[in-house]
Amino acid sequence: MADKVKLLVITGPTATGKTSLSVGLALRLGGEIVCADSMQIYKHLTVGTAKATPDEMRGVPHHLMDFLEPTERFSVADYVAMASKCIADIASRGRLPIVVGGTGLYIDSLVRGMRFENHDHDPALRARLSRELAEEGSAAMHARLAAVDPAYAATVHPNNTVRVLRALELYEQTGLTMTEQRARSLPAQRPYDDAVAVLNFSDRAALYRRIDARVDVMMGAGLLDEAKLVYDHRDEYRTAAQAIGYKEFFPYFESGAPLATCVEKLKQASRNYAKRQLTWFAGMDGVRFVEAGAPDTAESVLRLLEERGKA
RNA sequence: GCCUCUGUAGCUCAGUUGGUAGAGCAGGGGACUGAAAAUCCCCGUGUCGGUGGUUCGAUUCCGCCCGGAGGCA
Repeated sequence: MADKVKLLVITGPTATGKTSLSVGLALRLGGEIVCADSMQIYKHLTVGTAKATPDEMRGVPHHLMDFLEPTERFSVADYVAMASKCIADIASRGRLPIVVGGTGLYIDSLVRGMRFENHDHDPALRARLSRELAEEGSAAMHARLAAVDPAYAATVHPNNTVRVLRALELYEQTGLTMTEQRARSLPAQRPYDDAVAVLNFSDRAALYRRIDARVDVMMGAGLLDEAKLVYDHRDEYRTAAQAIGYKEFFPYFESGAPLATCVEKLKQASRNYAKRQLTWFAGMDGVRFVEAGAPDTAESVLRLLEERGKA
């Protein structure tokens, strides 16, 4: 325990004030920020991803943000590898690493020290599996998975073709079943001396109001231009093209759908997303929910940091 | 004023040749191990506008009333 790196994690659904809180705490604690957001890693996606502006950063170094071209592929495995290195580096300089972002998979994997098999992405294999899915149907693919890994297949619904295909892909590529990969992926102990704060508005309606209001602010900040950029590159910007804040405007560019309708859809999608995020964080071990936007939000997080490990 | 259409779940609507009703969306809950802002699963009782009547029984048929949309040589 004593030699573990001390780590503060600030997460929570979208629009709960993670950015300003984290910068404030970084200044107080001598910290640096490590982004844990699957979209903020990309360049050119700025307004729509609510990336911290240079002003908002107030001189605090932000890592793993705005460093990848949207044409590049990125995965959780990449994230854990890069973030681990980044955290070690920050700590080695005597500063406090503060992981900030809303991507549950990234944070959960990082904090639990998840280990991934060493293999490269194989586009041909994935394409072949997709083709087979189109030809044989989801039930057949699920049956194939059940044949090699009945335990995992039992936990994945046949309609969830993304998971079914990934499990088949893993098996064909490495010979490992998902069940085996999962069994060997977790170390006995958490790698960090961590404190995880989940910011949230306990009043769900208040959260949704904040989200709606922030979409309006983004529109004023040039979201539409950014969406146009993503739309124009939608085939190369694989991940960005499915990000909330861009895809909702595609009907506008494509067929002149009313802008107001797209904005409503965007707000809707953001609210739905926030709920999914909450489900993820609620299911994580060793996290504490902290009321967002309260006078004592920062103090609560600091207290949590002091008490870390005992939650 | 007259005529036609219409009033069913928070919203948009379906439906019951009379046996008290169901989809999508919203909302709620959940899953998540290399696409994760993605992907997927579960959850539907509501004075069927009101009121009289016909009927064993009406949300369904009839009358009247109220609300909405359209039409009027």
